[in-house]
Amino acid sequence: MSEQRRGAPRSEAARIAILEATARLVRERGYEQLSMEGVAAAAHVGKQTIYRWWGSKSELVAESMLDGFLMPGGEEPPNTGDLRADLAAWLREIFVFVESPDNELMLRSLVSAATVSREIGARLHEQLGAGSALTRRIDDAAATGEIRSGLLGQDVGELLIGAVVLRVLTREPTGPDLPGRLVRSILGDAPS
Amino acid sequence: MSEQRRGAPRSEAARIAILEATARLVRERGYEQLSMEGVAAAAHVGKQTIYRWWGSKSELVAESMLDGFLMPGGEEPPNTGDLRADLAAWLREIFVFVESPDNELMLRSLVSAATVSREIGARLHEQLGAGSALTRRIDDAAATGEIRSGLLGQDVGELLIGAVVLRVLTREPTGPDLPGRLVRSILGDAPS
Amino acid sequence: MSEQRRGAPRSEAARIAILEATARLVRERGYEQLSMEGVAAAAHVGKQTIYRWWGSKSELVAESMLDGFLMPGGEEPPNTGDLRADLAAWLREIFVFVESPDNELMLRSLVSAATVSREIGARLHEQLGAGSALTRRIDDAAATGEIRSGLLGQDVGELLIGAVVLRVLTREPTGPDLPGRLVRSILGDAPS
Amino acid sequence: MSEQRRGAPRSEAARIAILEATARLVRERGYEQLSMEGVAAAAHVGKQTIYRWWGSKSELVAESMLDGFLMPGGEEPPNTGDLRADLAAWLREIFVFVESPDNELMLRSLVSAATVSREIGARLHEQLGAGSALTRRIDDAAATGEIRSGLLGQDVGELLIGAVVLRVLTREPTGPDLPGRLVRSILGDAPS
DNA sequence: AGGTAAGCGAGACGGTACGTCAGGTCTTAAA
DNA sequence: TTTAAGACCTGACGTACCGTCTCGCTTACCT
Repeated sequence: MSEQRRGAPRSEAARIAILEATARLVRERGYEQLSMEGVAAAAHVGKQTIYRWWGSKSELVAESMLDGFLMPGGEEPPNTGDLRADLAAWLREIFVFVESPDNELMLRSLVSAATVSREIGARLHEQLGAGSALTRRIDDAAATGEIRSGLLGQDVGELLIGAVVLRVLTREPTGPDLPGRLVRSILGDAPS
Repeated sequence: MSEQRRGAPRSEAARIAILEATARLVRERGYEQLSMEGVAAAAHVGKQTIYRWWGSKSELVAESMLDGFLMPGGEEPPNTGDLRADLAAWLREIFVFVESPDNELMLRSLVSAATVSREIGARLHEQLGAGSALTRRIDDAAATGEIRSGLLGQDVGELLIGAVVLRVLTREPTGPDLPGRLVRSILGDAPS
Repeated sequence: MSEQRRGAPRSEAARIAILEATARLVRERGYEQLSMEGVAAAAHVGKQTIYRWWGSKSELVAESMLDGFLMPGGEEPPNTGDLRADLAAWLREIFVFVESPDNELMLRSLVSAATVSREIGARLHEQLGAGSALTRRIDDAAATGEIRSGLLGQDVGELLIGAVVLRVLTREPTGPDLPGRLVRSILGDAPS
Repeated sequence: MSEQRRGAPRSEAARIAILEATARLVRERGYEQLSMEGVAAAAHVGKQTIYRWWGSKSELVAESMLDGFLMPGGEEPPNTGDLRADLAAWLREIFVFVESPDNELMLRSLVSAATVSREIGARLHEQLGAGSALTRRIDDAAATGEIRSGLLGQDVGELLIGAVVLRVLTREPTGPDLPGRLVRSILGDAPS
């Protein structure tokens, strides 16, 4: 027989209030400045209610991220048939997002959180897009011969996303032609 | 005319003790768990002596890193004449270093510190090798036609180092052929 | 016309389990360290079941005491015909009880509880014996001329019990002749 | 040589602010409702500054009491030459003080504190007057034959103070003739 | 027999306070 | 004037209980 649960069930309202407050505070103040007390106060919740369900700040941030409270879903690259152009456009969009002062703090917070929690690391990876769509798009192009064979979508994705993460960390401005250069650095020029 | 200083000069012994203690504690406990009180105690130094010369934890860690207390100098890639092999060997060495449990904590600490301090970000970048040797090595190869023209050493370096940083964050195991795959993903196979 | 009750009646088993757990925990840990959660857990009872019937810790302790779970009934003084000897013997017995390390904590707990709850104060008074037997015994002796007239049993009882309570608070050791001295301080020596 | 002290010395201002805040809060809210956080806030002091010098609430209250922040010094009984009248007057004054609603809470707090801390118990004893003046006054009277010999000032003092403490606990009103009755219960009527 | 109240064990909830750790500033005496 | 020591105020930590509030169940009276 199933373990009989007793007592009041978990409050969904509290759960959501906590995750939302977490997301808001990470965006506003950053991961390091996020305090459990601050979250509890902002969510009008007792501290114990947080600690009952999440063991640490990093777990909390991880779930807030997973549930989409913290980051918009990983954007898929467009598909116009021209992979080089599509990847460059996608990268450009990401760099714009990354370099916006509104998102700077949040992104560095996520990286910081990833250094603390293995789970966040994995999540960050997926969320940034290496997960599926990007990988598939590249593998398809390799299959149709649009790009040279032997390229794995996963490897290419990792190189590109790595470059993005590196920019988040070094805070160096990117310049408008970087996306194109990076893509061409890997895929070469389009065959004429 | 010279600015005449009076009183006791800055104690070099204290300065070094502080930087060494910082490096040791970052390695042992990680950036987040590093406390200024802990550094002061470990270095047998008053807290004020730290705050007099460094304004924050991140400044302290940055200087500790810069002075070579925290990280071994960025390894230069070997030069056997075969760029692809050299880069792969260099990457392999880095991945071994990165995946060693002894260095894991320290590396994540550095990334974490970089999210806090712009200065550390820049330094981390240089230290990882994008600085000079790697870039030059690739540019030379492009000039001699060993690899296709149009590749900038800086871009290639950024892609490779980005992949390394990403692995530090995601903590996924690399596998022995990853370095080769990454290098070939960018440079393609050697011309026959 | 009788107030007809519906629903399940109060559980006697729960009531007794709660009072016994309360008594045990007061003895073991003292009034201050007694927690409602502790009582609920020890009695295998929901917290609400306690709060349904008792409004506060002090009420709970008061009833536990009244029902004899907490204190042995107030001892009556013996009656050998010699009031002075009887009172001294009775006091001696009480001092032994009071100074026993087993009872120390519980007695101080009762005093502490009395400071919180008027009801416990009254109960403690009765329980210590001022209630009836002691008073009557002294009044009888005054009536028969064994002791000087004008003495009220109640006043004498209060003086003696006050001395006991004072010892509970000050924790000073009593010495074997204190009971006799206190009794003689009030009643004087027996007429020859 | 003497252990050389270094670092800033203890702040007298903080010490006094803490003891005064403690005294005020005990008077206003009672011992049970006194919180260390409340004291820290009222004294504009960090909690650690309290915990650095006092280990617990009871220690803090004890010192506040000892330093006279909490209770007025034990009143000495008057000396008109008539011991019975003097003691009765002194008791009457004490009962007035004890039964004043302004002091009720504070006195029960002291008793409560005494149940927690042996030190406070001893202090309460002295402070209530058993210490010296009362004892001496009675002993003198016994020496001059004003009262029957064989009476120890200490015993008589304990009986009287015990009666006072008992009243504090039971909260029963005293009535105007109680002081006289208690004194006569011990000392008998004055010889004509 | 079915409906309707309670009572029950369990436990989640919003809170308050705990006692500790660390942050960054200030104050000493010694060097 | 710098140093080691360390007291100070502040703020956050993670825990223990408070008293209230659901839950799903059981018990017993009342149609």
